[in-house]
Amino acid sequence: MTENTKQIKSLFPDFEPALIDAMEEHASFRDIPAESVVMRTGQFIRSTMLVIDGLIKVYREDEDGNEFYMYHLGPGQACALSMTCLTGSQTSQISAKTSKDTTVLQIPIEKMDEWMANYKSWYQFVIQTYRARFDELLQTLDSVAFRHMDERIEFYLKRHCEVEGTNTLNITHQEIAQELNSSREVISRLLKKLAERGKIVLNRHNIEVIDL
Amino acid sequence: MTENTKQIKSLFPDFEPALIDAMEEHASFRDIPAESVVMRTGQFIRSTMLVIDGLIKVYREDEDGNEFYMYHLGPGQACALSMTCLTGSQTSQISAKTSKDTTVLQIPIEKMDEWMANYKSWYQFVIQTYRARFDELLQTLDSVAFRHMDERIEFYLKRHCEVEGTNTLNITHQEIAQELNSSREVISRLLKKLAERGKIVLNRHNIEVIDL
DNA sequence: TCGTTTCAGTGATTTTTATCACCCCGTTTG
DNA sequence: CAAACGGGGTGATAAAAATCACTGAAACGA
Repeated sequence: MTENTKQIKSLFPDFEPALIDAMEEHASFRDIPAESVVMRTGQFIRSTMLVIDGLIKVYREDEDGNEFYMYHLGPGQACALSMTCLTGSQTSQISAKTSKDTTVLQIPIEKMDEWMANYKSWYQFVIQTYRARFDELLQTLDSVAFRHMDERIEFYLKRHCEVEGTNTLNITHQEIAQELNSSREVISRLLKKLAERGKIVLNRHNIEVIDL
Repeated sequence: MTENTKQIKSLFPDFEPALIDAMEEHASFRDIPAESVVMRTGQFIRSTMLVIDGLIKVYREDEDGNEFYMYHLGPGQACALSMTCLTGSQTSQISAKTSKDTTVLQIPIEKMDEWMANYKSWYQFVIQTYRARFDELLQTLDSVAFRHMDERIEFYLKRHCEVEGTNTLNITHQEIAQELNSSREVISRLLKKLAERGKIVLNRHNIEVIDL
């Protein structure tokens, strides 16, 4: 068993052996440095990507270049949108960027249909991925639709801690403002209030989450 | 050929004959009066529904009972979420209500997997449905994330005109406020501004859209 | 080491949105 | 017919968020 096979098996324990064989043959690993844009709105989708290691941030961009954070993809996860392009002629409606150095497994879009039909475990994975992304998007929608900025910041911090597996976030106020489509001053002031209430501790270049 | 078969064929021209036969056998038509709640957050999903005639409004509800409009399902469309419940044990994350008297074709959730595997046209329909709903949700997200209330109202009116196939919307300010999670006064004032700019005409109980 | 840049704090002001209070006007209902 | 009710208009005020202008402190490159 190759090193690659082992890695796939441990991240995707439900994949059947024949599927893993097919992956060995047709999919390719790719290392991507942190902060690389891996997908941009309007770009054609030619392959789907499973995250093996690292972290990918998925966000929406408007015409003026504003960004809006949607969700993260961690190891074992995949982008749902790249799986719904039957023909490969559709363009992406979202943008994505690596948050860390990341390794992905790239699968040519032509294999999608074939594998869906032939490998039950792949079919289940795709359906489950759809649902998971949709649910996450609904969470994001909720926070922006129903909540004020202070609560949205808390939600944002909570999510980031979960996804990065740490309570110390290395992130600037400016970045948060950008991802929530707000302004730095607003974020700074609200973070200060959170700090006053003992929920976080503010340091230069990082935020310690105490209790949210 | 039965009347039902004809109707399915005309709305879903890509469905293969064998699939339509299977539908005749296992799916059932159901008439639902206007303003009925057909799905509620937290409810178990036991069937998926294709809209044959009428209109269904899909929205998100928060803990306090606030609503937030997501999109409409018209004839030939289906809810994506109800298609991703592999086991039938998952609960709905959204709510849905008929906007008009509506006829749906109900498909037992157990048939989903079987048909996905056996009928290519069903598989394609599901994938395409998934993508369409995701895209619409992204549109909704955009407007709330990037736009002010005046633009959001315009977007809301535009969408409603498209989906209802008319330029005269029978809708109260209160309803718009609810669907955009705002308040009646705010909506009234902004609508007035739109009317002053000649984009709409306000009448009691309806809004005529002139140019958006 | 010095200038420059990046990050963050903060006051002042404006814009946007929400909330409150109360109005009028049709329609429905008893 | 009178009262009750729902839809809608509007002023005053408050709260939330955005914008502007400026500050200082750390970090960094030359």
